Amino acid sequence: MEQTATEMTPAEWEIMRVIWTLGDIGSSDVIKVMQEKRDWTESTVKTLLRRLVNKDMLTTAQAGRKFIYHPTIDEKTAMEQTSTNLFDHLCAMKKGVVLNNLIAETELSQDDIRSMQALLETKLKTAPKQVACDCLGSGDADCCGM
Amino acid sequence: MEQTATEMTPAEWEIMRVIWTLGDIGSSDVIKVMQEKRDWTESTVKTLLRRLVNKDMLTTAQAGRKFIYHPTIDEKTAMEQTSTNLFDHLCAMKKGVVLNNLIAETELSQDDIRSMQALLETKLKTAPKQVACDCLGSGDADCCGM
DNA sequence: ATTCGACGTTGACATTTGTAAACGTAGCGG
DNA sequence: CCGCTACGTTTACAAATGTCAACGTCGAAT
Repeated sequence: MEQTATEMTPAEWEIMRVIWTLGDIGSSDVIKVMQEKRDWTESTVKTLLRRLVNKDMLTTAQAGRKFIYHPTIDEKTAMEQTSTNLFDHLCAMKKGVVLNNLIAETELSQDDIRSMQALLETKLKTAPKQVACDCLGSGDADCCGM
Repeated sequence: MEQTATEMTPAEWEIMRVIWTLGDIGSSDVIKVMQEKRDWTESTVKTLLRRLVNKDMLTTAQAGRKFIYHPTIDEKTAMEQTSTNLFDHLCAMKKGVVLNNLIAETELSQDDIRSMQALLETKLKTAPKQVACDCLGSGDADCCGM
């Protein structure tokens, strides 16, 4: 039973980010951070932690009388699952443009860029002239008014 | 008052995709398509259309006794808003890796790829060695266990 | 041992979302 | 002219989400 990050709500994501960043951590610390960051009450954070445990996104380890929360999925994987999931619901024909847009507005390191360049070099060799639209089940190629 | 695609729910997105693809269209056609595609009832589709109109994502034009629905935002813009919104909530340091992943699994046309290559070429000139993590407000650079 | 506080547990409640039935009405076909 | 039908409008309702307050309890400090 793989847990998928796609079932996390936005509020839950914020909690996860804190835990991913700070590493295994007790509820009180999460609460502290969240109160500064979003000024949620203690209760709110506790509820979200509980729901994340129910969704198997976090496991708890008893440490004396408290819990230490531990992510069951790492941040990169979660991010990839979520972004992939989003793209899966976009018009295939327009994904390229959207990706271009993302690349343009995202700050990237030199290494990131070089990876992409290498990857694109390879992909270009087998790339189609055009990607067909898949908006409707029917493979109606030029349905979209691009 | 700009409408933002980010407030559309998944179900509403599906309706929008149909309308974007088929162009201005009456409810009966949307219903027909959705019944094949997702086997929603007539009522369900009508509810979603109404909600989209309330959210100003669609406008209606009276055509005799029916309505013709017209998107107030185009698909590409909506897709860009949504993907950008997602990325805005990811760890800055890891966005590059996630983007690489997306590029790898997305089918791209030759033109898409060439655009990216040109863009990356330019970005590389001013790219930083490394992108700092922004998970917590504090600019704690190497918080993430990458 | 008594009390106070830090923790986890329960219960709550307003909204939003997914899904849909029922209702009202203006034309169309007969 | 009349009922049927295609459309839009209302109402419904369970589940998911965002937000909290109140409660019970184990330990630590006094």
